[in-house]
Amino acid sequence: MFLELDMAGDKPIYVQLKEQIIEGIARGSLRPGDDLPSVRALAADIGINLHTVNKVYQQLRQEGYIQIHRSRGVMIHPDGFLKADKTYRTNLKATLRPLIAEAIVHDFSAEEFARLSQEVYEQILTKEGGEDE
Amino acid sequence: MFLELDMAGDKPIYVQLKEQIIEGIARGSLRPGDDLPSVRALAADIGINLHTVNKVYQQLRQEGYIQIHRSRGVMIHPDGFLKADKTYRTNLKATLRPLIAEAIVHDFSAEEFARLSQEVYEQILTKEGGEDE
Amino acid sequence: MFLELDMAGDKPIYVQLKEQIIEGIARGSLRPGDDLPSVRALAADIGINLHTVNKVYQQLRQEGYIQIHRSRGVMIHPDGFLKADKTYRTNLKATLRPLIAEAIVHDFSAEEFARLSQEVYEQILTKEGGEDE
Amino acid sequence: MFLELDMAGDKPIYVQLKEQIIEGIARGSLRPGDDLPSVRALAADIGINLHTVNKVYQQLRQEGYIQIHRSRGVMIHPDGFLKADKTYRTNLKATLRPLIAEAIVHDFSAEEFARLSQEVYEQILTKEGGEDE
DNA sequence: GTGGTCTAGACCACG
DNA sequence: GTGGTCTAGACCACG
Repeated sequence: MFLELDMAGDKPIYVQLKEQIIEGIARGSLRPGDDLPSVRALAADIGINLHTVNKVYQQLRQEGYIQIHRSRGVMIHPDGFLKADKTYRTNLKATLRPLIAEAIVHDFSAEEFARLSQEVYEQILTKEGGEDE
Repeated sequence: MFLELDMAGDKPIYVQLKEQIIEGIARGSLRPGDDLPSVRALAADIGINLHTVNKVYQQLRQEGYIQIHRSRGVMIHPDGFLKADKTYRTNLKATLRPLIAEAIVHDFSAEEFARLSQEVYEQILTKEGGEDE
Repeated sequence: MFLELDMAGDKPIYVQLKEQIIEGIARGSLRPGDDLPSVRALAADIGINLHTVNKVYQQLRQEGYIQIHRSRGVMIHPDGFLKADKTYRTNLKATLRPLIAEAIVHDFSAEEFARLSQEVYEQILTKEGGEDE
Repeated sequence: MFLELDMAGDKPIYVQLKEQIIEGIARGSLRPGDDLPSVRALAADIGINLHTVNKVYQQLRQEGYIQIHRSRGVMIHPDGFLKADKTYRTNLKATLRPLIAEAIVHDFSAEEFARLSQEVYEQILTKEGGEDE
């Protein structure tokens, strides 16, 4: 897989793992219907705790990203895009709010914020590495 | 003050407090040079511990939002806007990355993301209430 | 460990502890990748409060001396030497300035100052005891 | 006078004042036998508390930098250089020790440390401004 | 009166 | 078991 976990950073491992799977879906590396490794296999592969992988899979299932079948294993949800309903939009706005307040104090206009977001969109879709760019 | 903390939620109190002070600066309720309450006064006012407030003040100082005078109290940094340097932009992009990956999977275009950000900008600047709106 | 704290002196405990850990790294007693005791273990070991140790660890982490893994404990930063960038040099010069002004008034030449510094270098690297020696 | 105090910084005002007077002596702006303003006059001049100035003068007197005569006021000690005795050297070494330990971890050799000290010597003696240079 | 430091003790998230 | 967060309460340095 394409996973790279930073065991030292202050972001919890399960959060990193979850984010990277979602980013994999976003950029098309993982496509609707694709198989994911079993909990056990993935945990062994990247050398982390079973509980950690399990927690991630449960959350991804609950949020509609993946399906878990008892016998046939784990796969990316075959329906493709999730729905961007009111709940999603409300949560996103609440999450953005402190970031945008910070941006304002840094004299960052809405246009600049949009431009920077656009850059991130392109980084993800063109599979560019994150962090230090 | 204009503070409203959710003691039950899973967002730490000190993070909420910090975010609300930054938003206060962003929307102009707190202006460069304004006094902030002393650590003890604010703690008593909102019914939390002195150390929690102190932690917030120390972080805000370190990030350039406020100045702390040893025996004359605390004030919003008189220089106004902080600089949006490369470090700031890099961090912001890293923070946005998982949000935007999620957005993509929700079939949210860069334009829609920009429009929603714009709404948040306006909410903050026109002093509209946050979270559940 | 090699720690000896003066609880009575006017130098704060957390400063003493921080300095001694840095000196331990400097003279090679603590090497890149070495484990440090957990916050609680060290606090119990030297008979001080957990928060005091935690403050030291947080500062050391922020300055790049150590890494803190959420549930695997603390270790000396594996990358070895820190970079002596412009910020570091500027801070060091600002710190030295009052010491050197004093030295001048004591008729201490730059050469004598260098010689005395050299002695301290050797004391640290050859593990000689500090303070009153 | 040539004093510039940073009321916001975390260095206590009395320490800043004391350091600047000593630096004034070091670079020859204040010469043996020169008069200093009275406690009252200096406090009024720079807008700080009487106690603060008084504390500084008492410490400077005790360390041999100035003389205080009840009726004839305050003056730089007429004898010129202070003696760099064993006590002075021991204290200086103890003060330098944590700075040099830090320097070692930053891969700073004794020679580089001496060179940087030399720069500070020259800055003081040629009356260059401090802090940001 | 202000922030700085320190203690003692508690519950929680992570893995 | 580890660090993260929070509380309650104390004494001190500074001005």
